[in-house]
Amino acid sequence: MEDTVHDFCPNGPHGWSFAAKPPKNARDRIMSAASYLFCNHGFAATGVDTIIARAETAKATLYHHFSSKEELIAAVLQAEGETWRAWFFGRLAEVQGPARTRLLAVFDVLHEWFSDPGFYGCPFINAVAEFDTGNDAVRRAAEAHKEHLVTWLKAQAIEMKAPDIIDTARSFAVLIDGAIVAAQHTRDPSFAYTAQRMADGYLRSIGKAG
Amino acid sequence: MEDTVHDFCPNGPHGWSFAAKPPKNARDRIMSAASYLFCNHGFAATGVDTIIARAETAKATLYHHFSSKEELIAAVLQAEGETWRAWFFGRLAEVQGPARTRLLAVFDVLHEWFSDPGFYGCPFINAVAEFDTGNDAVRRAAEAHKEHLVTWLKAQAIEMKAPDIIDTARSFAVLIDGAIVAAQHTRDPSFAYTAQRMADGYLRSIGKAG
DNA sequence: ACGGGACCAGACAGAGTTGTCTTGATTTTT
DNA sequence: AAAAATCAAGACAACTCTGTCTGGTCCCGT
Repeated sequence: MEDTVHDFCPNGPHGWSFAAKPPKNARDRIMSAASYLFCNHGFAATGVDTIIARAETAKATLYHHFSSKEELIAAVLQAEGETWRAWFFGRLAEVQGPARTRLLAVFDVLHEWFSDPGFYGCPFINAVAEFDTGNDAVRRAAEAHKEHLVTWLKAQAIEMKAPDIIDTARSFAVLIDGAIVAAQHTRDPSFAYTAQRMADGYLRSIGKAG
Repeated sequence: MEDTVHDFCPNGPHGWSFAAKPPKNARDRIMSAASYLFCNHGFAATGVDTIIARAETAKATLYHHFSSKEELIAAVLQAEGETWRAWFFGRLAEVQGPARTRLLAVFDVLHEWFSDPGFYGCPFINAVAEFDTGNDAVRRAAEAHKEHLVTWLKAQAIEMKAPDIIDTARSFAVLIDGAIVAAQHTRDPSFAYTAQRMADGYLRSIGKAG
């Protein structure tokens, strides 16, 4: 329950990286505090009072920028998703080599993510787990996020002329989700490599051995 | 948000199956109602008033059986885990053949689970996602549950003389978690078979081809 | 210098939260 | 049949929650 700040992420920007240095304007401070608290303590469990205390601002300011807590949640999820994807796909864009190499590098990047001391799992997986039935906005946000990922996976599959594009994307999606959850629960980043070995085996099995 | 009762599960007992027929004693009614509400609407989002309304009992009765909401959550998770494992391992025990066949049958059983209209994901994954930091009791319950699963996986790996027992168990754990999350998010049970194909590929790759 | 926007501090209302307690009714056990 | 456990209904206290509102401060562009 320690509220020690590890708002700095050496590996890449996801969530708490908002506040590598405390942002000056109130809106960003609120976003940063809300991201941290929502992701670490849950959405329902985090009250606006806690958020404004951490953001060192006033309640009026929060409701000046966001019409409701629900809207703040939506904004946080959106920002979190954008930041994460920019970091994730940015890392992958640096990878030299064919699509196959890039697909396997996914799990190196995941390992980097899992190794961050502030790693709390995927915000979208956690949000859907918390709201599930009901809150459609959250579910749609999660779907949109996953859609980005699947699109990228399909593009790689197409580039490497995989025999079944959709099956390849779905298989990788399962491996990625599984690695995230396993790493979150056990706090053991090496599940990224467990998934990577299976991904390698899958790619070999579809006849694209390196 | 429909509170229509599908408290009956044709496939197997997990969670709401508590109340295939409304239990007579109040304690079981409370457990059944709490299981359903916690799993479908979240733990924090479900108040005790909602629980007693669904259980058709009184608040005093709830607090007579459980000293606090937290204790009720723990009891629900424990019962949910026991019921699910009894069903899951029971199904697997029916499978004829060697360990390899049983390991692959895992995903047939998962598919059965995912196909239930009331499927809401794994209660432990959802609970850890909601509480994460903080609540150690929940985290320990999830660890214990996963430990049961891993133990079973290791036993199969040993029986089939897999070269690396731990890697086999970890790989299957990733596939199972990934399939659960993917199926929960997309409401598409067939992710069980996506995972199954990867499991089959993994088993082939370690030289235990059928 | 002055007007306006962004901001802080905190009181406040109304609803909802957990948990206690009282008062009986019903069922089970002895 | 008597005693004991279980249960229902609901009032109640103490607290927290979201969201509104007032009052005042700072800063920035013109």
